[in-house]
Amino acid sequence: MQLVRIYECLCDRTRLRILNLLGAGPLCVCHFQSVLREPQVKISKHLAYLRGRGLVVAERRANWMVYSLPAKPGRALAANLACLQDCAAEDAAFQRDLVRLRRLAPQIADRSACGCRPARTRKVSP
Amino acid sequence: MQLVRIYECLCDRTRLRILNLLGAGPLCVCHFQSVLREPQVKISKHLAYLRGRGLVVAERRANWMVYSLPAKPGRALAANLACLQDCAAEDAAFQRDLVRLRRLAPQIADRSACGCRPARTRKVSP
DNA sequence: AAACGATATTCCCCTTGAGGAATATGCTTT
DNA sequence: AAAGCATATTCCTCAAGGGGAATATCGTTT
Repeated sequence: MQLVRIYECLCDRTRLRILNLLGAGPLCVCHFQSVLREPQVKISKHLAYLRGRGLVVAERRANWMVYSLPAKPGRALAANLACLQDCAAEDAAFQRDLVRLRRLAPQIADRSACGCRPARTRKVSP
Repeated sequence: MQLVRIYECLCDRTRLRILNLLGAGPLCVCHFQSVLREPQVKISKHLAYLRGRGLVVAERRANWMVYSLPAKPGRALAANLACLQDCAAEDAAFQRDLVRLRRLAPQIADRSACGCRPARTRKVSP
């Protein structure tokens, strides 16, 4: 019954917002901080929680940690993430987050860096 | 964000099993007790929890309380119940419950009574 | 190597909720 | 009205987890 484990991840507002944003692609912690407007500890702890249960994977990029949804999620997880996307589509709060994300990080498309400090991240080794 | 409220209902194993059974139709408390093999307090409290959040509705039938899924659930709830059905279909534990339910209560189809004590419930006023 | 920036972890307090024993409630039968 | 059955509620204890301040970690810059 790992289903329960999944639902436990989904029963917190902040985590739902995080997952909603990740539906648009990988993001680093500073993105979450500015889009969600929540303190760093809070974001970081919720990401650790999600990571510990496999709802999210993390990868280091120099100083930054880039989080994303798992590449090949299990069926139960995939189904629930899809369901969440559905529900989020009709919820103003979730949509506001997405709008703010697009404004703050239009460069997300190029996956090469987190984009928080473009001038510096260019130095990351290829 | 009533979505969180829904997920809070889904992050307990017993409640998931209850909702799974209700997917097959209305049931009374004694059904849950014998199918899930859990003590009465536990069942009753989880039903109260679900009821308090609108995941379930209840109706008195003489001595018995008959629980069922809401007739017209909101979109978010409907989506998640459907998702749960999907996930439960591949889970042995959920399926075992359904098998046990069919064995213990083949009379569920006639909605007239809970069926636990057919001889007595016949006296319920029309 | 020292300073710095981004993120993680620890410690503390507080609320929620799960489990169970005992008890209460509501209907029904006699 | 008294007894009986199905179900709900109360009281208690305990563990999980959220929020925040302070601090630690890890990679980078100078």
